[in-house]
Parts: sequence; C-alpha cells; structure tokens
Amino acid sequence: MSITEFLSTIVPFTDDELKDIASHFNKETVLKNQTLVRQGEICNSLYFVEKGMGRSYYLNENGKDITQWFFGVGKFMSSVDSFFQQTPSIYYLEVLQDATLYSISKEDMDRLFAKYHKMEKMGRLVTIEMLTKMVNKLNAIQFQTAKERYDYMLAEFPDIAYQVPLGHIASYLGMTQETLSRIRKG
Amino acid sequence: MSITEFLSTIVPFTDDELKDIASHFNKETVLKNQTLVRQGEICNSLYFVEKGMGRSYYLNENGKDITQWFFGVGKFMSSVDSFFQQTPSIYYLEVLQDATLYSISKEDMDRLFAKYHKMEKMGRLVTIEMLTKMVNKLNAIQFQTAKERYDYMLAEFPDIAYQVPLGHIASYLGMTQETLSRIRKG
DNA sequence: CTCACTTTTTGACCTATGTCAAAGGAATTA
DNA sequence: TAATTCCTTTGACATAGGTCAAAAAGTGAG
Repeated sequence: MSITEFLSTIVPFTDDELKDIASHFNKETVLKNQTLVRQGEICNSLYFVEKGMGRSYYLNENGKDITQWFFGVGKFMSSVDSFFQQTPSIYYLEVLQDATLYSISKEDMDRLFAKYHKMEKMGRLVTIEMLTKMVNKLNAIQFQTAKERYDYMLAEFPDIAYQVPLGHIASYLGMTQETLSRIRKG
Repeated sequence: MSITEFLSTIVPFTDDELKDIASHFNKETVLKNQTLVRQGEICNSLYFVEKGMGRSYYLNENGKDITQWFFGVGKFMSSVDSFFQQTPSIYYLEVLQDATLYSISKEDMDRLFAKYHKMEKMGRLVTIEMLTKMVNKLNAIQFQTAKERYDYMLAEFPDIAYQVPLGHIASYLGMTQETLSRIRKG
C-alpha cells in the first residue's frame, strides 16, 4: 500500500493535494537489521512502511532488549514521542526485514499539518487509532495470562508473529522467551 | 482551570474563537459517585474537568471492577474510543468527587474541528499527550514490580492517589488490593 | 558439507504476587 | 450512638511465570 493510497483511506484528499503531500516524502530502501534511530537521539523522521516491517525497542537496566511495538505494512513507524516533541528517544527503531519506507521530517510534517486542515485531521485520526491499539495492548498485558497475551499478539500482528525471532515477541508481551516457547508448544 | 484557559495553553486561539468554542460547552455540576456512561452505551459527551475527578472502569468476566484511567482537574474525560468512533463503550465513566464539568457533544466537537483548523490541532496534540501517558503506564505495568508501579501512580496522579479508595488504585495498577495495602505499609 | 553462531527448547528450582478467609476501622444513615 | 455498610489490613497458603544452565535445532558463510 502506497502512502497516497493510505492517506486516501483516512481523509478524502484531492489528487493535487495528494501529489503535493507525497512530494514531501522520500522513498528509502532499507536493509534488514538496519537501525533508524538510537536511544538518546532525536527521531528526525516519521516513516510510512510500504514494504517490510520494523520494531521499536529499548535496553532496560540489565541491558536486556525489550520490544515496545511492531510496525507492519501500511503503518507509520517512528519513535512517536521523540519525533513529535523533538526530545531524545527512549527507543531504538530498527527494520526487521528489507523494507521500502517513505520518510518525512518534522518540519515538513508540521508544514503539511499547517497547510492542510485535512492533514491535521488525518494526524488526529491516526493518533487516536494508535491510542486505541495501545489501550488494547495494555489490557492484554495487565489482565491476561501469558497464553492469552500470545493470542492477542497473533490477532494484532498476524503478519508479523511468525516472521520475527521469538525473543522479540516475548519481550513485547512482557514474558520471557522460555515461557513463550513453552506456550507455543501448546 | 477553565476550558478556555486550558485551550489557550495548547494553541493560541483568539478571544473571539475562544468565546465561540466555549459557547458549545455546557457547564454541568455532578455529584460524587454519579455515573456518566455505562458499559455498552455510546458515550455522547466529552467532558472537561474543571473541578473534581473521575475514572473510567469496566467489569471483567468475574464481575470485578477494574479502573482503566483517572481523570483529574484540567483534563478531558471520556470513554475516548466510544466517543470518537460512536461505538458502544467498553467502560463505565464515573465521577469520584463532586465535580464541575464542561461537556460537548460529538456533533459539536466535529463542527468545531471542521470550523477551526486550530481546534483540530489541539485535538491532535491532546491525543498525542494521552498516547504518551498510556505508553508510560504500559511500561510501568509491564516491567515494574508492584512497588515501582505504585510509585509511578504517585508521580502520574499525585492529586488523586490519596483521595480515592485503595481498590480503585490497585485495579488500575494491575494488582490486588491486598498487595497494595502491604506495599503502602512499607 | 562443515564450522561458528544464533535461536529455541527443556529441566530444575525459586519468588512475587494472587487467593481465600476473617478481623479491624471508618464512614454514612436512622 | 447504634446499626449498617463499606473499606483496609492481616495471615496462611497456592501458583504462574521467572531465573539459571545446558542441550538441541536452525542458519549462513566459506
């Protein structure tokens, strides 16, 4: 799914608007395992995932790598807080498979928000969607057993669940790799 | 903090705009323990809390009451998903103390979003802030001990933590009341 | 095909927190 | 101020999932 197709599914932009908006995004081809943002850096780009997948993660006190979110095809990928507030990122952002991304800078994004009321609306709606998903994850993590959490993961990221290392999923779900391995076995 | 003061802190509205916007909010005085929205109903209003506090909660499979979020002075209170998508609410919304609220309907809110680009921007920024807070809670719940989670609660809702029943806080933090009682004792 | 490296599985044991039950305290109402 | 109800604390015990360590299974470069 291209960025213009995606935008059109959220708000009815005209062709001219779409053309202008698309012109501010840069196509990037990124190889598997490449890091886009490091902990402590300011996240300068918002990425739209046309192909491939990515994740955000951080290193905890013990240096353990904890997945915070997965980003699949047709989603915006970023260290959201860092990008929008222009503050140091808590998270690393990396690509998990060879990917095609469309990136845009904070300045350009702000210009588009300011220029097009519809773009601002798109931003609001996409953020609400993200908020809803975050609440769903929270409920899963907070009140469900390890098995149920894994089922939630399969439902939320069906395309991703079988394509990334077990450890990434386990940390995303707040359990150890050993526990997830035992759950998967049945 | 009044609704107009609050809006001004987010986006620079003119006085005329503020006046127009404020005219779409209705002041409501609500008594302690009053329910604003029930599980299964569509949440028809977004509330701004001028005075008092509220919470959203739901009843789980065993009929246990689980607090989902607290809303203090100067915040928007709603069953967000239900309000914006106009779908049945998963949550109850109730007032925990005698409160002064400013309510607005979905239609009026949409009209204001459509009329004022700045309002749309305010909506986007408030949603991002909410998203950030939700992520913070998620990290607390997912990776911290019961003691640390309680500390997070004190930091996030200092005004609320000592004014609501222990059980509401315990369920918000994903632990039992007994555990929280033991933690509090030190 | 093989060596080196990464990822997953398995086993034994441990601990934070849950569950259940009952007793104290506080607060609201008559 | 007594009665009723709600809220908090305490104790004894149970368990899901964590930790640590090692074996097994994949994967990829040469």
